[in-house]
Amino acid sequence: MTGKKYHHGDLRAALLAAAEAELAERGVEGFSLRSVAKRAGVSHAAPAHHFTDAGGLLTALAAEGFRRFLDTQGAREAQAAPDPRAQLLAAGLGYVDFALARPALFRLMFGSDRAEFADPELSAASEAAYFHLVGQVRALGGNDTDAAAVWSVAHGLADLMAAGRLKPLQALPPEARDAAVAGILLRSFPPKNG
Amino acid sequence: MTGKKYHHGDLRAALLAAAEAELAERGVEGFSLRSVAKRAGVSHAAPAHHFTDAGGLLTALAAEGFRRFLDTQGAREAQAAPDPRAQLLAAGLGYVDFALARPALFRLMFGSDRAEFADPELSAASEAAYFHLVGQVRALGGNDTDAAAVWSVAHGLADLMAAGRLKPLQALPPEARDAAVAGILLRSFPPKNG
DNA sequence: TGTACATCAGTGAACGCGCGTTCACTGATGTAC
DNA sequence: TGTACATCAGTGAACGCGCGTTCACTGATGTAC
Repeated sequence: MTGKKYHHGDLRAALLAAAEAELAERGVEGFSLRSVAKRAGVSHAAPAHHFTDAGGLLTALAAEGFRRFLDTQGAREAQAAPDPRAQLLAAGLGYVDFALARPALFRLMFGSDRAEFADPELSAASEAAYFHLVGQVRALGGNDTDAAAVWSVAHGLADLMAAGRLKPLQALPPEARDAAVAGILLRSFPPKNG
Repeated sequence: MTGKKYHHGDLRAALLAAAEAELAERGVEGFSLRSVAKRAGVSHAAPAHHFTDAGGLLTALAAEGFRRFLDTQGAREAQAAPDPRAQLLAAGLGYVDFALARPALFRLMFGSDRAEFADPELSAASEAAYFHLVGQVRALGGNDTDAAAVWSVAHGLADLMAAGRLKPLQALPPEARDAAVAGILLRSFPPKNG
């Protein structure tokens, strides 16, 4: 921070960060462009130079969310054994990590109509996440139903935990929680071949 | 309908119905008390006699939602074999039925902060749904982890399908869809005893 | 190196809108006698 | 059965608020010469 300058430097990125913070504090429902601008320390008319409206900002934020979503899975994958089974399991744990770390963003990505999924950037980011999962399931010899099964458990766990509805699971210490989540995920994996 | 009367008769129920329709049309995010009143054909100040505010109306609607949620599961259970395994499977199918039939209400119940879960009526209705599931899992010899596993798949399937993200599954004709959903649900069931 | 000018990011006042809330009211219903 | 009155559901005008949007502006940056 170099103090107050008339030109911000990277207002677009600052607005995205402010939008995420607003989302976390007030939820998708209370989100407004004016309060995002205020949080970013900028006049309420400034965002118009970077986003056409609140929907555009939320769409960009959701797209960034999907990219970070993949990053979070990647972080788990990097620590796991290289075989396809361990990699898919790691991705599932990363799926849950992300939802717990950024529940409001997760909800924007999966449970809101305010982001415009027809937007090319967002649909590309969202599809990349989907294809990553499908690719991993295929590597395990699974088909589309297997992919739907794995996605559903991971998503259900993530969504319920992000909403605080699986308290007993969340109350566990991190390693025990990971173990329980892993056990639940594994049930839906495609049957072992060989 | 007996035409326009000054006193409505059952405005409370009419407001709940209007609120559900508004929810379906405009989403949780665009929901307002004034438009609910308008839809119910009543002045915008009338709801105050029945609900303290929009949150109160949404809370009552969510509670009613949880009761209908159990009814939907019950409808499936009534058509299934009486053994615990078939009953739990039926409940899972009903879970998905409900989310597909009333996606906006489902989202209010599971993905929104606008309903007040501290409300005794809502928390009772929500816990009844939870205990129903846990009871079924116990009847199958399952423990808390088994319940979390079953709940997660059912919820993940329901949430993703309600959001239109499992299009291939939804594109199937009803019986094939049920079979696919059942196959996915069964993976997370507690292991057969005996 | 210095000046002139085009470009563009950000400002702040103004607007109209839908919202929730309040309030004095009015019409209908039920009950006491 | 009939009248008086209390109760309460619903009305509609008024209010203040935060919102998104518009617009003439101003300050900073970069580029041409």
